[in-house]
Amino acid sequence: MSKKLTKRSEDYSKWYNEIVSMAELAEISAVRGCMVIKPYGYAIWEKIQNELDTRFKDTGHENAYFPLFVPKSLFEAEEKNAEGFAKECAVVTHYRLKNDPIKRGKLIVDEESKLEEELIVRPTSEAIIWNTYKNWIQSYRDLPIKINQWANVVRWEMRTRLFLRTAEFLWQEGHTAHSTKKEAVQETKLINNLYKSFVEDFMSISVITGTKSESEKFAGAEETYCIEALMQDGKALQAGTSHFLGQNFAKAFDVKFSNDEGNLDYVWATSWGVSTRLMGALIMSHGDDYGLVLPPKLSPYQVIIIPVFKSSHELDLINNYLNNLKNQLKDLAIDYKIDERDNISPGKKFNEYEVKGVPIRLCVGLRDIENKTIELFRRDEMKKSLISICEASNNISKLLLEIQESLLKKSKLFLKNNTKVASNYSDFKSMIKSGGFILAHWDGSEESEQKIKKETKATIRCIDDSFTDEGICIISGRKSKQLVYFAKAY
RNA sequence: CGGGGUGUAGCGUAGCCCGGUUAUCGCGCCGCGUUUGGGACGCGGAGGUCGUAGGUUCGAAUCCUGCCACCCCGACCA
Repeated sequence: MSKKLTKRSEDYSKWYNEIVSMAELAEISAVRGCMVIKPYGYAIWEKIQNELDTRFKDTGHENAYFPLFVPKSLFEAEEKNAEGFAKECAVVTHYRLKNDPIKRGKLIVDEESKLEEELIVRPTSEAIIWNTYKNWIQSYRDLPIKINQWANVVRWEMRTRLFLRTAEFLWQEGHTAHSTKKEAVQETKLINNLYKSFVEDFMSISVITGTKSESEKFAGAEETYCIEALMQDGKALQAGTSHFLGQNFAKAFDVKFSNDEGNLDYVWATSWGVSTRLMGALIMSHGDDYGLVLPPKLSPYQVIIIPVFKSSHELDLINNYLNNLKNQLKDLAIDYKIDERDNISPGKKFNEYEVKGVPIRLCVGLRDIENKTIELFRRDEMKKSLISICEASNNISKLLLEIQESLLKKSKLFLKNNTKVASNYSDFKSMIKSGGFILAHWDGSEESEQKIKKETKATIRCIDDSFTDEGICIISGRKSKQLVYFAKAY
């Protein structure tokens, strides 16, 4: 017997790991805290990349690439300006190996190759980029600079989880420079909205948006905007952040420009990013007891066709029967794949593509040729139907749109049903046990925030400024300006 | 980084406590045949530094020590 997937309700993290492995998204590598992204998982990531890339370019951004290594001194410049960056990172201290003179076949670090200044493998690229921007910017005419980088970064995380927190991960990081505060703030918000609409339209994941509290925001930022999604186990996942950096980095790296009045001023900055963590959000938002469920827009192929045949002659008949449909799908820009393997039973194939989350499965045999039909299976609802071959392409095209929307609708409903308002602390404590977002009044102090975190493990996920009603802080009893979102988070 | 657990073929595992011929079983893989509309079956076959480095011993997958990695809980998390 092959492996069966653990049910979500039985062991959520086991279920998650099994999907990653059985849907062939990724695997643990032997390298500490790192993962190998397999072709199927990477194909999904590429869809995410391509769509984001298009959206960045449509909003006036360009791609560029900066070094992997950052001299330690550049971090020191940053540290003077804003303390509190996590110090866990990979540090390069030597540049050469040599053969072990004692043990044959072994290599040791050549102590003579010690670097005068250590190089840090970038945990994020603000430092190296601002050090570069310094040389690019003299006048307001050089601004704005709106650059995005697709890259890998490394953070020496103490505890790793596939896709959600790996030592090395892939992401995009945008770094922009502006001549006015207003423009930079606008950019920060624009990107956060871009993330929201991307995640909702493309990934069918509903999110809440807002700003981070002082303790949760990026150490170098004046304001951090974010999108937060809710996973099926009731925990929140930060899916993307967009930071307004003020003039902090410009001051740290001495990036000044002359404005249109001829005065020198520091540049205003933003940075923003989403990562392979979105893959984790995808799995935990839509996955079910049968495996991954992919929204059609980011499925490597939208349709999997499984021919049922006893001989190569029968396969030829089936392929012939499918010719029209294949052309129609091509014309509609619907990606399909036909699984013609003859050493694997159809049942096994059904199962395989269910685990992989392919939105629509078609099954064709001689029976269908006779009746001019085709069997259509819809992954998100696990429902089969028999349709006429003539109407198949039309139906499929409509159904793909419907699945995309239906998944978002489901996600929105889940978010709504799992967002509650707590009017006092004892309600809050009992609500937080079952997970989800909790809206509660908070006095704005770090002290209250820390107390709630310590006692309930819930953190402020984001502050949505559209909530304007005043109230009483659930923990301190002091005045509160508005409700904020709390949740336990990944 | 603290507490707990694990590491045996591509995957999942038995054996370890109590050391002793050729390391167990299932899945997968290869070959042949029969199959194919929901995870096929028969027969034959290949595949192993027992995580790693030391130590104890006549003898180590098994006992001891260090290291590495993974999983769970906690702390941390730009």
